[in-house]
Amino acid sequence: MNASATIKAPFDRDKQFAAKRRAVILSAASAFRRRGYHNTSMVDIAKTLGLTKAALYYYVRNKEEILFESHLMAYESMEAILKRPQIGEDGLECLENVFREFVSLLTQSGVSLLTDVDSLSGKGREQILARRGKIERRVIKLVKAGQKDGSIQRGDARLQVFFFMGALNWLNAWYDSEGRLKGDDIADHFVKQLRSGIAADIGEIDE
Amino acid sequence: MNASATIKAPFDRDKQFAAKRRAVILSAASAFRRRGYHNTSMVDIAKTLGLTKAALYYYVRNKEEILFESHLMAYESMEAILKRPQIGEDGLECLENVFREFVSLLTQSGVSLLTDVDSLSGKGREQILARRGKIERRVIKLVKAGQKDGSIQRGDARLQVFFFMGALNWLNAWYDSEGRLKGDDIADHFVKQLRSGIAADIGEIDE
DNA sequence: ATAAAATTTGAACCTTGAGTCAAATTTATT
DNA sequence: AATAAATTTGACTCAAGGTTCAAATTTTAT
Repeated sequence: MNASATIKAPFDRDKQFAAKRRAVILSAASAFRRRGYHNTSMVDIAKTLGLTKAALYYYVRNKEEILFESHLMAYESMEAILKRPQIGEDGLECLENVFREFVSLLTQSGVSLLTDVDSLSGKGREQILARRGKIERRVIKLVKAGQKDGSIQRGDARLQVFFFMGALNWLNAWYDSEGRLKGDDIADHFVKQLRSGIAADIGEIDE
Repeated sequence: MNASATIKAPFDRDKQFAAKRRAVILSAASAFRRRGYHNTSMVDIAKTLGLTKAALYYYVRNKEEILFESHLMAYESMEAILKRPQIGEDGLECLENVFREFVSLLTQSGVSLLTDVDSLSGKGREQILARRGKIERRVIKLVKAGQKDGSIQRGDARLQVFFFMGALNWLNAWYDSEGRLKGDDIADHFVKQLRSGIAADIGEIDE
């Protein structure tokens, strides 16, 4: 083995490990999304990966950590979307773009948005709640910006956000990537319904 | 004791029993809604009622039956709402009325709309899924009627319904009857956002 | 080919919480 | 007051599933 391989080797190892760990979490998250955290056993998770239950503990401290990382993965993706420079004309358009990417994230990327925060405990729960709150606040901020620039109806921004974020969360429950509905079609539709639901009254001839 | 009392007595007993059973289920359902089915133990349920775990089994066959009845209770209420003769001008208005009552149901009546169908098994699960499907189809029918009479935008009615039913389901997760938001205000807002989200483009000057 | 490190496993352990039951207690009836 | 019926309980059993760990297996490096 040459020098560069000697140096790369441990790096690759870590990468392999990280990739496998990530696979465990993604696979588990998907099961959690479909069947729920408590209806998915460690054996279930292991089996779908062609492993045995005990092997999971090589990648993960315990089951709760998987749930924690599942949550985190989704929220980090959402934060990444929110952080991207928004290129919309006005607040409404920015919001639309973000929302479209949220929908795509859930329908295309394999990332699962979970709701079971109560199965987390202690510090982990706090952290996840904090993340969720942060995202919520960012989206609310977007809406408020839209209200200010006149593209979004005035009113309780929090309620407006809860309404369409509900649609997003519910999407997780019924969306089936094998189903007849294509992710992009859902995104198109949802964005349109989001838009007309909160767009300012005047000048919205979109169809 | 007179004759009428002799006759009434067992009836009252049954009523008492039914009332207590109902209290068990409502209380448990509320806990399920907030913390989740699996994060709520029979001891938890018993304690909030000032009972002991064993006493619950006098009213209920097992924990799953409580979950089943919780689901059923919500869906029966919703069906009742859907069955009421709709008095709206057009499809959109009918839908608005129904949706308003759905929101009120969840925020005012103590009825909880649960999502954890996967913790049910066998025949019970089928039954609940069937009920949910029935309700879904009825709401879709309402939307299609609205599309036909021109009050609602044409498009995939199922997607339209999923969107705002998502808002309804999500409501359950965050709504807190002790919070600052009053149920009626939420209903008003949600109905408005539902409406503008799907109303036909022309002639909708509502504000 | 051999040694070392990484990965996986079988077999156990352990905790939690659902469910049971005979006995105790409370409530209603005569 | 005595009896019967309804209701509640404490103490127990039991199963499910998460977790541990020493040993086996596989992979990588020399």
